[in-house]
Amino acid sequence: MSRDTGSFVDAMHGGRPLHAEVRAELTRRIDSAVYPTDAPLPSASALAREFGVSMITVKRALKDLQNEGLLTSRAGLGTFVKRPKKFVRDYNMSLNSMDDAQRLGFEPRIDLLSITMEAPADILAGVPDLPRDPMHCVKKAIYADDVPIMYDVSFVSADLGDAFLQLVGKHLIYDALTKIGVKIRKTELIIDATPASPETQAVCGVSSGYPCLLRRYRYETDREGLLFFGQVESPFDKLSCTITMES
Amino acid sequence: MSRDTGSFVDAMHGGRPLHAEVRAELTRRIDSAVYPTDAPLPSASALAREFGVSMITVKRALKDLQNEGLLTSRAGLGTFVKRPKKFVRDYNMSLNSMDDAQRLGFEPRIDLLSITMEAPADILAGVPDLPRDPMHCVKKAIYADDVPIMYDVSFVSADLGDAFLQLVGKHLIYDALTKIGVKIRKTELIIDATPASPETQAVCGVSSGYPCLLRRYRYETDREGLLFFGQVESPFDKLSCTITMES
DNA sequence: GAGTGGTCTAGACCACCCT
DNA sequence: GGGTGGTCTAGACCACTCC
Repeated sequence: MSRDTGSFVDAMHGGRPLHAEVRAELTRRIDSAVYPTDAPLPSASALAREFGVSMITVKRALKDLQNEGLLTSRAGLGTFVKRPKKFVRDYNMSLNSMDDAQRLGFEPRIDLLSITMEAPADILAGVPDLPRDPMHCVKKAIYADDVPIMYDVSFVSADLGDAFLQLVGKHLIYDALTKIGVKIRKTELIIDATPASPETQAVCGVSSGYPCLLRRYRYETDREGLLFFGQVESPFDKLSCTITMES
Repeated sequence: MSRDTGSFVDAMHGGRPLHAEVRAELTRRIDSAVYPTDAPLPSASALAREFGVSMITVKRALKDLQNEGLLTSRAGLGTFVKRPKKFVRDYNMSLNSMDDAQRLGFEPRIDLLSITMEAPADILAGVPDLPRDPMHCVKKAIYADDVPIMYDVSFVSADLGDAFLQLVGKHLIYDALTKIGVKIRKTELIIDATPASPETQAVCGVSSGYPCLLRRYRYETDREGLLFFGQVESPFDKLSCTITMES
């Protein structure tokens, strides 16, 4: 035991909450690799004994560290130090001829979740001026090295047939368009943070409130009447994006 | 009481956790304005009585809803429905001659927190290839309509004197540069989500784990050797940013 | 079967806010 | 003083995983 029980109790009385003290000590141990990456932490009850606090306080600290992206827990298995592995979405290259694998720095695997007719206004909450009539809606999960990193919902304005929708469902949009010889003329992005939606929670295995990067997009193409819009959500520790502007 | 006690207990036994049921019902009431904006919710003990669950379960649901940005609580006062008010940072205009008030759609008020010498590598965690030698570091809080919306840390490469650092501390960087006749030649951005840092928690009054938008920036100027870099953090419900690309 | 994390409860103390 | 949310505790049951 690296700190005696008394220090934690004393700390509570004069300052930060107990669970914050426990969290700080656990953070220190993770940063200094006392608990190495992918290794299981001692159990909650063992930590409670060690720190001289109740198990609930330890669990509160562990839960906060999960939301900070340092830990992940599985019932019946244990609590583990997360391996930090982050991908970058580079928008500077999004309009040139490189394929997505190169652009993203990894080979994505895409799971088509559904192709349905939905009213955008019902799905993309909080976005003003959306169509209230049903459109083709493609939902997919994107993986990198078998780790889920994006949950994507996209709407297609024109009916190019089921084969094209399947293509959209199995590729990133830029690739799908390239395959049918369509170019993107204009890209509008709104970038935002958000707590994980229920769908992202399910796809990416994160809990309610987990910080995620949200990108709402709108692609205009060089084919009359064909445009895409939608949104894609990524856990904060899985993806970031870069943009460069020169003047 | 809009649902009888039994329905919650039954729901627990056959599916979602109890606190998720409570959260869903509270969300419904907030969305349908049963609990209007800025109005206090019934107390945790009253809700516990109403739903027939323990107070801890209600508190767990309330805490989750705080992290989702729907509620805010103050000890001794109550729990309130948050007024949604969000600002947009438009990067498309960042290089033209409009002043920041117009660009942002609001008149910012800026609190200078500190001007110090710091090693960037010590402050901007997780960024590779940062100088390990101390540089001028300006920390500030930015408010819109008296609501804190950004916590900014910036480093200045050259020593232009204390008056200039004060200028940086009291204005957004673009404005500070304009005032001394310097133009930005190149802007590099990394946009990311993150749980609130301790500093952002303090400045913006959000709790640990609150989803925030993180923008790391690097500005090159037309004055030799003068560049800025740093990062700015905003609670997810206070700011988003937009970018448009044409090709 | 033993250990794990996830959940739930009852009961308690504190600091804070209002009147 | 009385109410509020924030915190902490002891104790319990469950589903899950591993042996």
